[in-house]
Amino acid sequence: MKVRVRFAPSPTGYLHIGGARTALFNWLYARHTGGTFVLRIEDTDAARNSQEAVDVILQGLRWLGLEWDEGPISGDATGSSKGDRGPYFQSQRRENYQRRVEALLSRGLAYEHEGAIKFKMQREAILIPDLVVGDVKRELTDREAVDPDFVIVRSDGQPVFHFVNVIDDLEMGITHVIRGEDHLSNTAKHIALFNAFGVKPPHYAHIPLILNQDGSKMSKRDTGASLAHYTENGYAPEAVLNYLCLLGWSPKNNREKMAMSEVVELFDLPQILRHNAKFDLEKLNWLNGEYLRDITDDRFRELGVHALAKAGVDTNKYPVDYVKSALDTCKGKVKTFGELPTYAGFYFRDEVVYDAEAAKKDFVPENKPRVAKLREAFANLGSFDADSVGAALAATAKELGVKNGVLVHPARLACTGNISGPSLYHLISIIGKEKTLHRLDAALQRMG
RNA sequence: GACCCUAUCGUCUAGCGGUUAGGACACUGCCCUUUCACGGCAGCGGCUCGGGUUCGAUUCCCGAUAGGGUCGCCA
Repeated sequence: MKVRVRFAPSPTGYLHIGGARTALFNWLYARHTGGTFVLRIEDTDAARNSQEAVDVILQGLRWLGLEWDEGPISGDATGSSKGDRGPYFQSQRRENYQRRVEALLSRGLAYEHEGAIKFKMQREAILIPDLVVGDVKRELTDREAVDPDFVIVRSDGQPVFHFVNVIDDLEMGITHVIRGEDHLSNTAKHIALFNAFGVKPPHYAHIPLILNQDGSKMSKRDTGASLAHYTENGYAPEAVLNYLCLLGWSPKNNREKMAMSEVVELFDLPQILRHNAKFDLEKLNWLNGEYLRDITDDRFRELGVHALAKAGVDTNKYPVDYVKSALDTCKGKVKTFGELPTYAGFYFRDEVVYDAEAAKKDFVPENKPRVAKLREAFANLGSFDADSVGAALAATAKELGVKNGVLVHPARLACTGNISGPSLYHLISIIGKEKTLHRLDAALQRMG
């Protein structure tokens, strides 16, 4: 039987990072088994539904590269879709639910109660076979012991999640339900529903949750909980995806950075971890840096310009070649594009903003004659390429009887305002002689 | 309150009865170097506790504790 999995988010206006990982695991399993990855939108809660909210999910998945084989093409619930088991929006599947409710009603498996319709739940414990957790025997809670039946259709006629979710999985032929562990306890209800329809329940695989660094649940207000945080702060999708793979799953051979094709090959349900994982932004940043080092120069420039623009740094005022060269000196240096405005801002500003502490240390009278000498050397330079600049600095240092670093530090501070940054020789060569001399002069003035 | 899941360095993890408990991020030191980053080397740091089972438990069982989840006319 061909594997059919699904990611069934509800359009809440953002894509939770945990949801993104659930989608990823489903996608991986589909690709690993040659199965089908279905995207279904659970928009039963009309109150907080909008096409924009659906688009957020669609865009997020596309950004990650998690293409679905069946599902909506746009956020329009009435729009077209791909796949022959649609509609893929629950809001368009009302008749199905209605028919199923009636079937239950007519067979006495459900009954009306205060305007709502309740499902007659069995009173015994239910065994939940789970591919990740193992067999789980779900006993009734004290409340359920009093009344195990649950509402499947509200008094306003709206069917509830537990019901529509099962009906859709059933009708869409879903073979494996891979979802967050927060659904584990309720799976008993789902299994009972499948049984009521005389259908064998799908295989279940409940994956652990992603928690905050302090162990609390990641909620919308936590920074980093939304995928948008990564799309907007210049992360590379492949890095985010790679990091997500490593939360709750392991290739078991000490690999960290791996291509998706490799993960697809290795990924399987039984080896998914059973305990929750805390989200470690530092490690994601590291991985992102690894990917940023490998992406093409063009892509780096593209993302870099975007990140700078977002920070209010308009690169359009500068020649294309200048921007290109400037960004090239940053590649392999920054871990995330969020660092770029600070790292490379000096390229795109007239005034240099000095790091106060460094200025105190480097802009001292003792350095004045040295920097003055360096300025002179630069001024006399015919060719202003990086090699010439470096040679001039080295020659000056030698003449002065000091190590290169003695000149490098104040020069860097003068030209960039920072104590670290791109290769000094290259950056000086890029901003050009005029600006360099100007900045050295400004620094000289501050040395007393 | 009841039910369910979980428990290896700070974090992500390898381990599946006998290991000097391995790797990665972070952190510290050194080397390389025009700064930083990268890279290289070294270091710091862990099996929640208590009972069993066993010749022997991080590993198996039970309990406790802790964390997470669920018990809705939310999804």
